[in-house]
Amino acid sequence: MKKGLTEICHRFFTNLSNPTRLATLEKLMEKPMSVNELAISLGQEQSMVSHNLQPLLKCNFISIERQGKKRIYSANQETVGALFKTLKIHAEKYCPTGGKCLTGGN
Amino acid sequence: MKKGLTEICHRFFTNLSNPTRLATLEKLMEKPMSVNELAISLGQEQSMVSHNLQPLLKCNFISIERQGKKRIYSANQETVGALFKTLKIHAEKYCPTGGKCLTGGN
DNA sequence: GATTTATATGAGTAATAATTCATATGAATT
DNA sequence: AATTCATATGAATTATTACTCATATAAATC
Repeated sequence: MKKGLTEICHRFFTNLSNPTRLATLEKLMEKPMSVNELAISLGQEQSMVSHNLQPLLKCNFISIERQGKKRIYSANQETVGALFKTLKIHAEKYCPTGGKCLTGGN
Repeated sequence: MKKGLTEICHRFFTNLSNPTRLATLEKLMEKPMSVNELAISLGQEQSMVSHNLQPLLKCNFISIERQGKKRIYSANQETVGALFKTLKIHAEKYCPTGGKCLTGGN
């Protein structure tokens, strides 16, 4: 496959193509949280949340700060905010059903 | 899994998490093209390109216009442009290696 | 320094998505 | 209406990614 933008894009967007990671980003956009807080608030296993935090971290969609035993993750407001905003505008403008075209099997 | 933004996001970003589709969008950002033109310029099979065009079309990342036998696809400049711009800024700002952190296995 | 709490990691399995090949559809031309 | 050109579709295979469970690491507290 091609080099260039495409290749860079690929990991970038692949990172976002997962419900757990997206829900994680959504939560972290509200406020920074520890892994356990995330796990509880997402209703997911700790290990799964942790697994999914790693690629987000590697791509700098999120950052980490240690507080004692806990590790507090924060969203990169700039990037994640911009992406969510683009998505929102797109959904409103190009999805007559208000996003249903993006979710269902139609 | 959660409803809401997360669910809408999922198809949106999953659509972008594929090298062929990304390369397709990159090409179509330059200029509208037929399926065959795309296939040639991407060095991919016609059927593969066609398969990958469908989800992009469904999510309105691209649009289609018939010209005789040909079907000319165009990128949604607004959305795709915004996404690529966000990616570019992110890569420059948060990837010290200029995007390598997004591409390699490090 | 042993224990507890918080998080990360590895390896195996399950689920999902991508690709390929063969073929169908459908418009234009003869 | 038969043929050609352009594209789409279906089904099977392959590849990729997600998830789970068990366990490792690591900091703080006792």
